[in-house]
This record gives sequence, structure tokens and C-alpha cells, in this order.
Amino acid sequence: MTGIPVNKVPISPAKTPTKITMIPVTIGKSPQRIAPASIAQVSMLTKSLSDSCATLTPVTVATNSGTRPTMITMSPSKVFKQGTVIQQKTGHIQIQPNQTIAINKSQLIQQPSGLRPITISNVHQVQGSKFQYVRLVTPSSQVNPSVKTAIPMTSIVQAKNIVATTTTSTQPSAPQIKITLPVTGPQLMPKPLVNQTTQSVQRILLPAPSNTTTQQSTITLSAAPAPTTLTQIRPNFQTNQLPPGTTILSGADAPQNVQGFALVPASYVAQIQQQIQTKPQTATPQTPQPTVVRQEFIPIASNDPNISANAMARGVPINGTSIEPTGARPRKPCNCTKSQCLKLYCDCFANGEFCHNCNCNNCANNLEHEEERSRAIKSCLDRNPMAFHPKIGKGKGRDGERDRRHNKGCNCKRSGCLKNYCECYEAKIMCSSTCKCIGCKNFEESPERKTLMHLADAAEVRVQQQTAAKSKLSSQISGIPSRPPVSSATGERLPYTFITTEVAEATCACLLAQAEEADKIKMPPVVQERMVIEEFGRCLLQIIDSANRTKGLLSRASSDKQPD
DNA sequence: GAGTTTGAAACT
DNA sequence: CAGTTTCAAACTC
Repeated sequence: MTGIPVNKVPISPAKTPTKITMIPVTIGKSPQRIAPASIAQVSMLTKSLSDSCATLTPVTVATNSGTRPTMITMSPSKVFKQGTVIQQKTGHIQIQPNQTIAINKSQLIQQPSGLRPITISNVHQVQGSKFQYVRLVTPSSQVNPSVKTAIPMTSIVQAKNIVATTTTSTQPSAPQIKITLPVTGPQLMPKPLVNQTTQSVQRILLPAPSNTTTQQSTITLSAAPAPTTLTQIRPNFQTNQLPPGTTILSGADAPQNVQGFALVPASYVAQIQQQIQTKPQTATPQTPQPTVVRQEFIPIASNDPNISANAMARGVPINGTSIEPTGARPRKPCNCTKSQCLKLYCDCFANGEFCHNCNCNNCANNLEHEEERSRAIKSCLDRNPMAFHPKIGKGKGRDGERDRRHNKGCNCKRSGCLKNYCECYEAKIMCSSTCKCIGCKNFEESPERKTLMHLADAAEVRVQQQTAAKSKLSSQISGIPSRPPVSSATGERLPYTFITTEVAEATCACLLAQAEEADKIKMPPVVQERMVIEEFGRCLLQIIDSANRTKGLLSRASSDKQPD
């Protein structure tokens, strides 16, 4: 971390403020309700905001009252329609209205020796050129005298379109920050979600662990009237439990005012959030140090190449995997056998996630192995302080646009950078001058690359078509009675009663035979498909014909039995 | 599914 | 920093 104004919480001003909304961001034991609100947005910084704030990105929290879920996303100054799932690099976070995220600070705080514990206790808004900032300030009373004093505290700051109000709780350990924001009306004005991307691993700024305090911190993100239910995240949040990718802003790395904060991968918060939602009884506000139940973790992953740079660069799923009910794509399970999932070989570990439903052996990437995991994270960071930083960053494009590019570059020698072994190719980006690859074919004008891209596009189209056809067929099948009556109301036997198991098996055999035949004569896949489908059509005709003939026989036999 | 290839990560 | 080894994913058969 460099000495930049990272201790700022940028707030994106609303376009036409018509109504004031208050969002409590509470650090304390009990979240305080704030005035009724309809819409608001709060940006909390995490990583890489801008050139002037290069290592932190603002987290935009869009909240709203009502019953629909509210989104928290990680994109600078962007607000999205509530209830929309926005995929992030490692997943998505969806915050329900009135939901509270609580962080158990008692175990969260574990500062490196010599560093002061940090308590968020004030808010300071600063007017920037592009953003308006709310600065979280360590009160001077809590600052270790040996450490440089934090910036001056400001209680209430009014900006052009923003009112930031700060309050400090009567409990010194439970300071509160309220941010009052203008709103644009009853409906949040969303930015288009299409192809919404971010370029770096999104992280959430959390108070960093300390070994000196036992107080509990609660971050409340809510803009609605007093909630009927509160969901809180209170993980057993120790330094050694912070996920890989967490950066504690402290020491020389961090500007003085943000020491004691941790940049936590969004996926980690999402995991915890989902965990608590699954088992809310372990996360009641009355529970001072609730435990985290490992198996409650639900992995969150995204397959958007823009969303998880590390994931993309390391092979986290990009293929069409099924989508979980949460809207997130399931993370690809790892298969580590020797690394205990505590080295960067492990995708889960590298992405700051716990292993869940993986096929790994001797896995220590879980809460049962906190200490080991902590050591491993430290070890990785010792070797490479950027170990958990995104591999895909931004470079300058031809027309000045910022393209995605591999920060470190690849070193491929034999794959021509046209296989998924290559991190650039896997991330669907072209190799750059940073790469040290040999025989690279992963560049703009490369004919090999173009051919591959065309093939990939064609394959994708086919998959989409097949998926659409399957869903259409299944919806049609679902409309057919599973156990059709043998005869209709008039007593007439219905044709589909002739589709017995034997008939179905025979049909399948015909189709398989046709497929083999088509394959044997080396027909193109499209032709093979057509041949099989045509065979299926012939089978259907035979079945229908057979049914009609049998029906005719039956009706004749019936009329024979009934003399005039 | 087993075996091979590959390149990043880890190690020396 | 360079060379080597280890590792897990990608790939092939």
C-alpha cells in the first residue's frame, strides 16, 4: 500500500437529490436504526479506486427500503438496481433490506506487533475532485502516541449533494457512523448491468484484527426503517482466519489513517454471509463470540472473466456450469492432493476461499486448520506480497482505453499461448509485452488465435441452442401427464400408451445405431445430429402408425362385439 | 479414467 | 536471480 488517501469513503453523488436518506454504518454492539429511507448509496473503499487512490477500490452499497433485496457491489461509484445480482470477481453479495452485517471485532483484531489497534469512531468527509469522500478516522484518544496522529476529526460535513453526519455512541467501544445521503427518488437509478465488470478483485474494507481489544464491531448496512429481522455476520474473525487476499492496512504499507483495516475479498464476506443466513441462530446479536460452522460455507464464484482475475487466471470455471439458487455459479472444486490446499497451487486458496465440496486430500483450507492456514497465508505473502492480488489488471489499450492484461505476464513455452495452460489465454486476453512466452500465437492478428476464437464462438452458439432446445422440450414434456390414462373419456385408447419402455428402448437403440453409423462415415457433427434427428422422426412416425393401426384393430374388434 | 503435458508456484 | 522441483490443471488417448 502506498501513501495515498486510502482512508476515504467516496460517495457517488446522486444526480437530482430530492430526498435525504440515512444509512447507518454502525460500529458497535447494536445497530442503531436510522430515519426511514428509500434509496441511498454508500461507497466504502476497498481497492484500487483511481490513479490517485490506486490501491483501493470503492465498494458501492446501494440500499433501499422495502422488501426487495439490496445489492452491494464493488464497482467505483456505481449503483445498481436493488435485487439485481451483480457478479463480482469471486462471487456476488446480496444484502437483504434491513440486513446487518456484523463483525465480531473481539477476535478480529490482531494487529502486527507495534501497531495500534484501530477503532472506527468517526467519519470525516472530504471533498475530492471526482469523488466526495467520507474519511474514517481513528480518534486521537485511541491512537497510540507512538503512532502518527490521525487526521482531524470532523463531526458533520456538508458537501454539495451530500450530508455526512457522524455520531459517536455513548459506548466508547461502540462508535457509530451515520452517513446521510441525498436520493434521487423512490427508484434507484441503475447503471446498465449489461456486461458490468470490474477489473480487480473486489474487496471489502473491514476493521482489521487486533490482539488487544475484545470489543465487537458491527457494520450495519441498512436504509430502511427499523427492521423486523436482522441478519448479522459475526464470524469468529481472527487475523489467522482472514482469507488469503486480505490485506491489513497497517505499518509502512498503509497510510496512517487506515491502519487497522483489512481488505477482505468479497467472496469471503459472501461466504460468511451465506453461512450466517443458513444458520442464523449462531449469529444473534446477543451472541458475543459465535462460532462459525465450516460446513455452512457456500462457495461463491463467478465465471465472468472480468470478475475474478485470479480465478480466471488460475482456471476457476468459465464453462457453462449450473447456477445455484443463490444466483452464483458454483466454484470449481479443487483436487489438490499434496498441498493441503495451503499453497497457491490450490485455486480455492489462491482465490481467498475455503474449500467446500472439493475433492482435495488432507485439506487444511478450512476453519479447523486456522493456524496452519494463517501461516500459509503469511508464507505466501512473505514470498510475494502481491500473491493474492489480481493477476489481471489494466493496461493501456490502443485507443487509450484500459484493457485487461496480465500483470505478471505468462511464461509459456510450448502451448503457443493458445491453450488454457496459458493464463492470458485462459483469461481471454491477449499476451502483452509483459509476457515472456516463446512462440506466442495469442496476439491480435494471429490467424491461429482467430480460428480458435471462431471455433469457440461456434461451439458456444451450439451449446446455447442445445440448452434452449432442451429447456423447451422439458417444458413440453412437463405438460404431458406422467401416467396417462389408458383410455380417454370416450373409452378410446390414446396413442401415447403405446410408448412403453420397450418402445422407448428400441427407439434409443435406433438412434444410437444411427449415430454410430453417422460417426463411422465421418460425417460432420452437424450432419450427424441431423441424421439422428431424422431417425428419431422416423421412429416417431412408426410409433404413431403402429398406434393408429392398433387403434383401428381395437375399434373393429369392439364393433364386432356389439351387434347392431 | 489413466497417463501425459504444461506452466505457475515453490524451492534451492 | 536462475535453475530445478513440485504441483495441480489442462489435455489426450
